Amino acid sequence: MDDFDESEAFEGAVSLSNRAMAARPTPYLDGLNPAQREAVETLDGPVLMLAGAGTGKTKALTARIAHLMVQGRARPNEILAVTFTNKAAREMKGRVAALMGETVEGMPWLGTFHAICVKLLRRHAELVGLKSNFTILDTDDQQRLMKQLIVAENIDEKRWMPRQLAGIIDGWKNRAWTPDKVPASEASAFDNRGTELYDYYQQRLRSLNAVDFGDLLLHMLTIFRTHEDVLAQYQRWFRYVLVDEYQDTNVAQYMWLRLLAQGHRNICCVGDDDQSIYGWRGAEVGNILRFEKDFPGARVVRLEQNYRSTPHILAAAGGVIDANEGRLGKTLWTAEEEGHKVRLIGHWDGDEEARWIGEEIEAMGRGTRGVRETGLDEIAILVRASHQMRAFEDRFLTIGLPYRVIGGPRFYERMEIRDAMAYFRLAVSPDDDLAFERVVNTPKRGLGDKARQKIQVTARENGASLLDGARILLADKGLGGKGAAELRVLVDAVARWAHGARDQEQNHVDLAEQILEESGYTAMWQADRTPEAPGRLENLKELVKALDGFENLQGFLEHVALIMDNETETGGPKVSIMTLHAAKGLEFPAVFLPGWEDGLFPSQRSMDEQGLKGLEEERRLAYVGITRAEEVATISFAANRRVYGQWQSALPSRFVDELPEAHVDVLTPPGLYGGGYGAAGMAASASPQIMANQASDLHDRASRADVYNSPGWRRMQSRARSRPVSQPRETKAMVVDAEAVSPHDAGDRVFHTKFGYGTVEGLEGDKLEIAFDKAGTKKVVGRFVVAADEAGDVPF
DNA sequence: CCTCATATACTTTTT
DNA sequence: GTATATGAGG
Repeated sequence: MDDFDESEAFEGAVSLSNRAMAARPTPYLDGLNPAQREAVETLDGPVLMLAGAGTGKTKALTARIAHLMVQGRARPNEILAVTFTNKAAREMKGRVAALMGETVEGMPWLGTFHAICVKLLRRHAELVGLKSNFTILDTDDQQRLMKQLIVAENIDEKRWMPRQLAGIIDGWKNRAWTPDKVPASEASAFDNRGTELYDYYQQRLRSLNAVDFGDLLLHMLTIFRTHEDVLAQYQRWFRYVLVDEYQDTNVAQYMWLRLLAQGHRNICCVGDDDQSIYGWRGAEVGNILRFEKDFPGARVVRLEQNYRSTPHILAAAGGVIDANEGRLGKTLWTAEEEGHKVRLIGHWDGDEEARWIGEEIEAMGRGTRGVRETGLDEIAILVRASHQMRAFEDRFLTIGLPYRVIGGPRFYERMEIRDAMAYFRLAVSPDDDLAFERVVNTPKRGLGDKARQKIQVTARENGASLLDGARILLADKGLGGKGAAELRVLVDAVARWAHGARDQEQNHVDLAEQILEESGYTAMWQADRTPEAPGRLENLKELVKALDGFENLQGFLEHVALIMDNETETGGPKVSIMTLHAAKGLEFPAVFLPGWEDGLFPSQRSMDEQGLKGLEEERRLAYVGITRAEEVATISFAANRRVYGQWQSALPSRFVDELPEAHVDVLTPPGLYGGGYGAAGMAASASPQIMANQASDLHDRASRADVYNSPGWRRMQSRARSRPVSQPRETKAMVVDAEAVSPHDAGDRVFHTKFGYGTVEGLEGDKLEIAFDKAGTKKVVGRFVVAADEAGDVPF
């Protein structure tokens, strides 16, 4: 517990004047531009660093930290530096260490809001009725708790209620509302019982000695507000406060910061209002817009020189974001002069879009795109919603293009990992009722609802934990049959494990293995014949391996509660596929931005629910997307897309119209989109060779395709608007049919995108009966199939 | 108590 | 189109 070492430092704080203040070299200032330098050297008073995308904000932030230390303004442990993600915190730590050399010990107060709050709350837990060893619930635990509450309160209704309630309560916590502070205007929430349930939920958490993520901040806020002495202590201790990604702070975080910085006002917030994309989870752009009012006399420094992207990319991004109102205003510029324009292309449908991008990536890899040879690691596809990834995964799998999906379910969120962790939790703290509940019947022990209810009742009657409740129930012979015997085994096993966990001699990795073995959990997955079972066993092995790096199980659990990331990078270079949200903070030489269609992006839901506010956030998302690109950005849209299994046609995104014409290359030949479907069909069915030749001659095509923003373009849009939904699909089929794809006969070896390789068994009109090697015998429309030996390069 | 069929509903995501 | 939850039936 390094935080308790720190507490000594609190008492023994050395006065700064005693320390040598001799001038020390400041090499970290050398590489800074004037704006960065100003942001670094303005140490006193509030500073707002408005750092546009790619303007070297982390550089400035880390240099500032180094400067504070070198100038003797603060020791490493007197600087509070908050980030949102562990990744950002890690990077900053690494960079500060690099700047300062190895002589400086780590910065204990550089971390995420949550990690820092955990440290603080462990010290002061009793002030909010918790014990300092409280557990931190994640979303899953949280929702199961909600569900219990809802059942207990007899609110049935729809089944997403737990999630909804969790969402509402989270929202309140983000706004720093404790149950008694929830305003009357919110009373209607959850059938007028929202506040009441919130209160129950908090009581329940307290009785479990647990907190959720929102509580970490909220409890600290409560402590600061009710215990002036505690607040004063930290106000004195944290001489300088730095905040990264300030535009993402919610109200609770903002208040927390303001309380801590109130005294000396040495607070430096870094952010970019144009990159605020987390409004939906409570972030308040208002925090950054209001900064100068909140901290009068604040110095505002704008970092506008961009070191990442070409001028065209910056101009295109700028053109889009310009349409937003209420910005603080920044104009990115670069010293670079060369570069590609942002490329824009329309496609027939989502599949064609994926196919085109796949080919484009392959061509880039060969350097045949008028672009330098681009490796797969340098390419990213950024989508608005994760379901869009699927089309790319499907396509890349069939053409054998290596890719990696970033984001998605994280390692520690997987079911098997969470189950295993629950067992570990039980070993470390046998009273952890949530953990007990999770694993009591996993693997199946014949302990169903009834048995679990009995355990619950017994536990409650005796004021004991569930585990003890189970013990009592067994002793009273209140349970019979198979379940009783199994429960006996489990209860005894937990006792054994708990003993092992307390035993200093016992190796915790061995213990973990023993737990998984004796609980029957490993056996459960070994017996499982579903395709994901081997992967899950693999993950369990990974988990046990990860334990190696920790002192004991307790330490590991503590770590995992807050650090939910998953950095298992293996294999060669891969194209990255991720959401726009996940891409924030990253950069790639080549970026593809597919799916720029109204309704998808900007998302219809966002606009419906949030109105103009929602649209502006979507626009910022577009801005974030474009500014991820260093050299080439390619925006695309499709006229037709399958949404929830239903074909839908869509218009190009309004953001497409906002791209400044002068910085855009329109790759779509005249008439491809909306004008004549034939062109699309032809392109789709043309041989790969022809496609590649056509496309590789970008300039030629672009100059011919000067339709962007022309009357024709607009006309195409309005025509697209009136087009019946079903029409395009038929047209495509007709065109492709007319192309007369090579016919297959019985006995032919063929390839199908979805079913793989197979042999034709018979013909039936335009359908083929095919015995697939893997997928069994199926009837398939002939044009969805190609001869097996062509399968490598036919675009399907 | 478990398995299967049916219904229903779907952004974005860190801690 | 898919995941998930609920209900009926084994």
